Amino acid sequence: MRPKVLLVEDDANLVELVTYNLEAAGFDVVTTPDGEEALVLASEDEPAVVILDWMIENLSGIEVCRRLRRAPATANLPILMLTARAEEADRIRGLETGADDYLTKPFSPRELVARVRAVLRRLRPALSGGTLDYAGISMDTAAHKVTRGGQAIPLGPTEFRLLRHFLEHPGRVFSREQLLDAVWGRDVYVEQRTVDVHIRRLRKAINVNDTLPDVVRTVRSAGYALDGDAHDIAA
Amino acid sequence: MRPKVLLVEDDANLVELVTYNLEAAGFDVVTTPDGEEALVLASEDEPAVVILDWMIENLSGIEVCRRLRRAPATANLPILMLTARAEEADRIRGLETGADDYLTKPFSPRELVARVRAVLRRLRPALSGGTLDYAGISMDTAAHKVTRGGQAIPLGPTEFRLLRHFLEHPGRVFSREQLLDAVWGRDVYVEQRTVDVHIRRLRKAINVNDTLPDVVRTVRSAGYALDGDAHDIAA
DNA sequence: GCGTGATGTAATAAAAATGTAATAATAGAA
DNA sequence: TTCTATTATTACATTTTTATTACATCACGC
Repeated sequence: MRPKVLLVEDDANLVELVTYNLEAAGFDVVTTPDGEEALVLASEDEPAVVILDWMIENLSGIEVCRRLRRAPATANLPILMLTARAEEADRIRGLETGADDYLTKPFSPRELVARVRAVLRRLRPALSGGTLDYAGISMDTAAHKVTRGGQAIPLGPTEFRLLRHFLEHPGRVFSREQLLDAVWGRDVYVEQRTVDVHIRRLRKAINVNDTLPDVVRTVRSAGYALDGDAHDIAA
Repeated sequence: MRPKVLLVEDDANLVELVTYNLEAAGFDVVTTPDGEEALVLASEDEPAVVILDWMIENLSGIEVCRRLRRAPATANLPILMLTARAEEADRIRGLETGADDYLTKPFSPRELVARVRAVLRRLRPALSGGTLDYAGISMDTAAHKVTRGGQAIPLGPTEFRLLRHFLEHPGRVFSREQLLDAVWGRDVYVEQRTVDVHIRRLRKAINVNDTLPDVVRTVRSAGYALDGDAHDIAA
């Protein structure tokens, strides 16, 4: 799911330029030149971040900023102000009103993208790192949560570590010995067959009691691998 | 409790100017001109934010930034870069390395203060006296009051700090050790199991004697997290 | 000093996870 | 096909981890 950016800007050229760059950087972009409409879009469209021009129609950017902050639904929405006004007093006023960052025109699109990313990295760690994704499986390592196709998957500690290791090296095959080293630890003595049992437990959980296609591939006499198309591929 | 700022800067005049302004704005300031020492101070002194000059002794600011991000203890510390290099490529490099904001010299002290406040407001709302909201729970950090679904929740001091820490990082899992560091303090020696007891007290209070859904998620062999859907999603 | 509430520890109960072994199933080779 | 090596699956005893309670101590306001 690409993070969504709400761009509030009335200069059509700028909208095009910024939209192009943001989309190239992996964002979905929604735009409006109108302050009132921006408030509606902000609460209904649930963007991950708002880029707000100071001079826009109907309501000034700073007023939009203030109202976004005041409404509970959008009080925590990251806001990046955009403006031609370079005076220090304005910058400070913008920041103190509740903007998270402040860019003055002319600005480079690449810097804008970098700043949007910096803001998001702070606020929505899930959107830029901290999660491992592969074959419809998503693992949030900070929250210790796993989903497959959006559905929450409960995992025991060992299964969690096992899956994390696979997700860190998707597609690669690991022998039981390698898995014991990586997941259990180098100096732990357990039977190699124990790996089979935990693979079974992981499969059961992540395939939701075998109702979904298996994503763990057994490689006979070699080991196991995580594989999006586990059983379409003949080895 | 005044939030602490770590200022890493080797220009003595600038140090004086910035320190004066930050202290006037209600911050405690710790300074060093040395990159290596900055790393030590960052992990031991627990500043709320780091202001980092690009050109400093021993290690470049950007290298310090990178190392801070890499170390788990400081990975989430807000960083504001400070530099004479105004080139776009540098700004982007700074932001992509993990800086949260970027100011070019010459800058106005007032803008610096405003940016520090903006960063803190986002990352540590509790430090700038706001309210924290998550999953129906609302904490007024200034008034030391907590409500859940509008109902007042009485909390002891430790439970309050514990909940505040969770609210500052909703959803994230913390080990008992991390909680002891963050909530009790780094130099306090108490048993890890003591955390369990306070979690129990927090649960009892915030779930109103177990009449409301639990919002504290136990993550076996990992720790605890605050979680709006605590028991639909285990991991 | 006295009462009140908060705090940390220890003991015990409860729950969950783990490793092993036994047995069934399967793939691949001869 | 038949045999054999390898993996799958299940059940279960044990261990590990967490929950809960009780209690002694401490700090603070009155």
